Amino acid sequence: MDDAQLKLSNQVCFPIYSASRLITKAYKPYLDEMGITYPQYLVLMVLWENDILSVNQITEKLLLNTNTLSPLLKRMERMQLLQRNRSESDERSVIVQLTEKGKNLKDQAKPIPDQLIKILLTENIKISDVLQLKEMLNEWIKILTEDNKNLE
Amino acid sequence: MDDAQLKLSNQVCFPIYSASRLITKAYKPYLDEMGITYPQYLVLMVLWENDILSVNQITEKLLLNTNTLSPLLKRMERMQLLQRNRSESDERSVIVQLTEKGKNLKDQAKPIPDQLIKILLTENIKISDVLQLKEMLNEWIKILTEDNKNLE
DNA sequence: TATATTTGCATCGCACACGATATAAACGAC
DNA sequence: GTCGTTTATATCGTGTGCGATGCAAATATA
Repeated sequence: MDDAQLKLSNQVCFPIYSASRLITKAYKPYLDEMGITYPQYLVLMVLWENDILSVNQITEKLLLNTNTLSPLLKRMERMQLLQRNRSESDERSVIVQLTEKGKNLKDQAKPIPDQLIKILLTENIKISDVLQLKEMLNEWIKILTEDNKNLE
Repeated sequence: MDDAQLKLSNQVCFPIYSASRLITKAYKPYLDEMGITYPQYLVLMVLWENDILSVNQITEKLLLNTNTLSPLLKRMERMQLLQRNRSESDERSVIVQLTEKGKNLKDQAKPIPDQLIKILLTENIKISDVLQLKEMLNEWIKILTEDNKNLE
């Protein structure tokens, strides 16, 4: 394996790391208007799709652990965006559901994907390229989450 | 713009966010052996390439601000991986250079890119795909960092 | 040359991420 | 049914990221 190939991982992992931070920053002005952060926006999105979810179901959809989500959901409860209640059928589970305030943010958030796409689609980058990139990333996510399961 | 396109940003931004976290996690077992984190590894890499850099030069290479790098570099100084000294020609600048310990980690780090590439290259993902993805991400990084400059 | 502005770095506060650990409820094997 | 194990969530400590702000050195300007 030559030097170029040896450095390939650096050449792609660092751009993913940087792009991730910069894209989160690109969301910020829009999310600031709603008083939320990008991870909180992700939580809202899965709850807009599914009215009621357990904490565990949210961890599976966002690939985040409870030690990240528990405090995050608590903050969102303090902001009155959602409610957390113990499940009656299984006292270990916590059921999360949006408040009216949380539901209403959906309308305000509607233009955001369009704004972001305007930033990310350029003369050099077509929709087909973005779709291909999406496929690759999802393949990697599959590999990397399966790796984790093997370790457990 | 139809619904599919409206959701395109979500379909690509979230995978970038998740892949970034999972890739950092994939580095972890290798970096743990060296007692460093992924951002610290990035700092070491730019210092292995350039023996002496100011804090400002590191911020430009890693696209991180001083409010992130200052504490990070301080931790690395405590770990005796590098030294921080005020520049004599410009007292505002802080010059960063590796200690022997920091330089010696380069050998230990050599196998890491190979290990990562083994994880990321599959039957579905070829080197040419990875290179194309790299180009797209760098294009976005260019756009998103230029956006920032315009705002300032 | 005195003053205003810019530059380079640092500190503070807050919000993630995540490994390690704790705890209570549910489940399983006997 | 009792006890060990698993499951769902939470807490703690550490390390980023980053907006806001502070400060001193360097530079620009009147």
